[in-house]
Amino acid sequence: MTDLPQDTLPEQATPEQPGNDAETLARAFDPAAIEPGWAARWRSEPFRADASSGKPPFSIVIPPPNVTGSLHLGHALDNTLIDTLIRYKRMQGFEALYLPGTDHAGISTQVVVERQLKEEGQTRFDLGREAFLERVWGWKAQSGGTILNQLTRLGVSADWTRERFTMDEGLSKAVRAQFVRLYHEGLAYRGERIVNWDPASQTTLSDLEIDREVRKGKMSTLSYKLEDPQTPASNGEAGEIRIATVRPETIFADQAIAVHPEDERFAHLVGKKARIPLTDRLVPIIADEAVEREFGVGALKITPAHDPTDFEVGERHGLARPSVIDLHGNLTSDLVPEAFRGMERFAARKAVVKALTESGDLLEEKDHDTAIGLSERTKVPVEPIVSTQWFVHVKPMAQRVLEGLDAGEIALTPERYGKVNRDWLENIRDWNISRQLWWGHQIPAWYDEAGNVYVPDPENPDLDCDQDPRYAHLNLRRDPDVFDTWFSSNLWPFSTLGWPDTDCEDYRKFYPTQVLVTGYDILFFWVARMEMAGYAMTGQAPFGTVMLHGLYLDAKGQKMSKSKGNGIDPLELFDQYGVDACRFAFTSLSTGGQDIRHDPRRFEQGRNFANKLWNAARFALLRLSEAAPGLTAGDDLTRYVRSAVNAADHPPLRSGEVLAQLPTREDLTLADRWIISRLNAVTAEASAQLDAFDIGAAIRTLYAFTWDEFCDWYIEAAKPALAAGQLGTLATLKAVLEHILKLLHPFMPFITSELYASLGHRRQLALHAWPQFVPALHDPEATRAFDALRAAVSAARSLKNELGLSPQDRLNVAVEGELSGTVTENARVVESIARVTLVPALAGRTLSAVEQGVTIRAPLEGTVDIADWLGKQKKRLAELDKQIKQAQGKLGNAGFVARAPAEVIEEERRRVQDFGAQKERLEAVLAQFA
RNA sequence: GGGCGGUUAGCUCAGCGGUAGAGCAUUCGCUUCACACGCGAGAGGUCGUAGGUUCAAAUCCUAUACCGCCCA
Repeated sequence: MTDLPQDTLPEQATPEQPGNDAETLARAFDPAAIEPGWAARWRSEPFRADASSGKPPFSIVIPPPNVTGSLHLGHALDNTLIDTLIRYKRMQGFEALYLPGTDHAGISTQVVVERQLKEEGQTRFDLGREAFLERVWGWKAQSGGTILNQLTRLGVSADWTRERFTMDEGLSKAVRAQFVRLYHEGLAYRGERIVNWDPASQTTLSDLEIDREVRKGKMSTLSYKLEDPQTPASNGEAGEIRIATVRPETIFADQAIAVHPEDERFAHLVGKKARIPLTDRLVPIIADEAVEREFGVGALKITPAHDPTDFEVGERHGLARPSVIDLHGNLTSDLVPEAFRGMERFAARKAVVKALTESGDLLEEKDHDTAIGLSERTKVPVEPIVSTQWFVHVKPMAQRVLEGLDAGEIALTPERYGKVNRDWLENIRDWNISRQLWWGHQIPAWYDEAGNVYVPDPENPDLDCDQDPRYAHLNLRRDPDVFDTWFSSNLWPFSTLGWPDTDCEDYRKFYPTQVLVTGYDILFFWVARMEMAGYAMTGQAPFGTVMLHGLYLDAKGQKMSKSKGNGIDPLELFDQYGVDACRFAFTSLSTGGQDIRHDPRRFEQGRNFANKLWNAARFALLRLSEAAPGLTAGDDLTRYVRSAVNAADHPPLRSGEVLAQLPTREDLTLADRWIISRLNAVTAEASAQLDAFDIGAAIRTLYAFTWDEFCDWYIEAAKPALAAGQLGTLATLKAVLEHILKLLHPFMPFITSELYASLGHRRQLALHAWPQFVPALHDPEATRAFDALRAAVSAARSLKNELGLSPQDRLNVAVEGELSGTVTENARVVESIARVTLVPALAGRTLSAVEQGVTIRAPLEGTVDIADWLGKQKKRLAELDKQIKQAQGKLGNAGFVARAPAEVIEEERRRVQDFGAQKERLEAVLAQFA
């Protein structure tokens, strides 16, 4: 309570939004009535982070979504979690920066625009590079704002003045700086390698852009005739060697047949030659350890240009690597018999198999599951081809990250992903960064007529080589390719903050960022690459903590995808339940990086919760406006309660007439003291959970407190006190509600902001301070006493139910037990909530409900089924007996008494006592009926 | 083949060493002056299986079954 708002308010505060003062607060919460106003405000008056402030920084960059995409549930989840952390930290007094932006998403954006062109009967080549790029920029201008507008609806407290796009001038400079540096350090190089080629989008892809899929295929056994027909048999007849392959159409590019060096079957064949079926070409038989002896028939054909493993074998044995498949996936080359030339690869496979069957060289064809690589974007089988491309030698960069991880410079949560992160970095392979696309950052490399490479100097990275006076005499041509998109998004945490200018304010204040929040599915794609770039470019980890959340799955637990058509549109959920309800669902479903299965019931829960909160506030406002008209708006009441709970702190009050007397602790009811103590504990609990990034646990804590304790018990208990005009209770009600609004604000910003404004605060809630835990407010005595009241009320209600009475019927009850004094002292509360009348004693037989500390007795009347009731009580007695025996058993165990902690032993003793007392009382009750 | 996650009430999930929990569904009763998007009272689980560690295991360890994901 010492942390109540310190900002001064104007004499006549005005609510932020129209129509929601105490008199007109709607009966049911209508999200659509308040969300647009706040969303628009948070967009037009963004949460600008001040790079020059003295506050400690707390910065998060969002995973930049595809600029031309639209919001899906993964984004909504991710940004809700980010915004929750950011709002929390901002309230805690950090200089919080939520940096939004988008990614140019090279291949997928280009594919979209090319598809549009196709509908017009054109290709990008018809337009030419420049016109095509104009077209893409046009598309970006048209649809690029969509996803950020959708994020605005989510209510994120982003700093829109710092919105970035990976192809902004500054970020493009960063990409260029990165490349030039890596090139001059020898880490970026151009080389001929086997790469993944997507025949559909006509570009190379990195290993990560390939989805593996097991498909049913055939494994063929082929007979290759040996040069010398007299050669003794190996794995077939004399004069042949049999090989197994799943790609018979590539035999024309064969450069060797490989066997395992220790496989005796083939020992006499190594060094001999065999003829490729359907051709006259001979290839050598070689021995290589890479051959698996048990696979197929023990011998393999080696086709270096069309298989990554074969490529490596070829390198070891100095084999040539002719290609027989062109960039469109068609068979080509003089090596291919004319009959097959120009055929599409899969059609060619059928044709070749047919020809091999006819020639008798196909000995067997059997079913075989083959793992094939599909282009992530186009879903077309990737063709491994040999090509000259730009690569980054990432091993040393990965090594630097591993050292950082060892030193604990980056914490992953959940921790288990640390190992996954490591394993990937340890086994990393060179990264192909060039893409044969037009949309993206064009590679700043030039070639002269002799094929020599020119890259700008590190001192002058922005000077194009063809503008460099030193090279004026050369006819330089720029590399037409662009970089892989991840070669720019790997810089995101610092390119967005001004890097390579390391002296600028933003970079100095907000880099490195504190936390990165993203789904675990892009741990390799993005997180690991940012780690590498962070260390390589800035010398430090780009973020201190990586918080990974699970994937948002459909109701059946399957990944959502466009092709499956099982996607759920978050905007529809926003419309249906309200954004706060959705944010409630996202956060409460998020635990420990676990995948989230869509469940509409969780959104209903959120909607109901928002309505509950709305109505609790409505109740408070009604009482405030009745009891203290004109005071609703001010902070006087909150000051009042602050002084009420902290006698040392008595600030002068302004509204002297209403609050003529300063309150003291004595002015608070038991319920007031109890809820303040509980609120205090919950504040500490939720804060600790947020600090541990356990956002799901935090919202669940706050939900339970708000509904089960504040609404179900405190508000009910406060009613009689309010009716009696107790200002201490009125003040407590307002103060506790305000604190709840603060605690819930990071999770549900719309409704909390609205209600806070309705309570008379002019400055928006997001800018107020987060509540503090105050040890002095811990009040275990109040907790124990109020628990007795709750037990009494529950017992009385239970009895009324047993007696078949309707809630509004009054019932005379008597109270007994150790805590009966507490109950009678607070008779007004119990009588009001349970709708009973407490009487000193009851004559005759009674029905009784026994709870911890109290027994409630009621006269035996009405339509109660005694036998049924007695049965239940006996069951209860048996249960108590069991509990007592269990506890006694523990206490009788020497091991337990010797080794268990003192508190645990004490707890068991207390249980024996409590249950024993209950048992005695229950037995006394039952004795009436003996 | 290697790694990871899951298996808890009918459903969806929390809990992860000291008395089994939530939301929804379900039974009974309520237009109780904030809320039927609600209130009250109930019913419902040998925490996948088998071993082990411990005074104490849903929780830790080992094995195993099934479901799912990632990597090769």
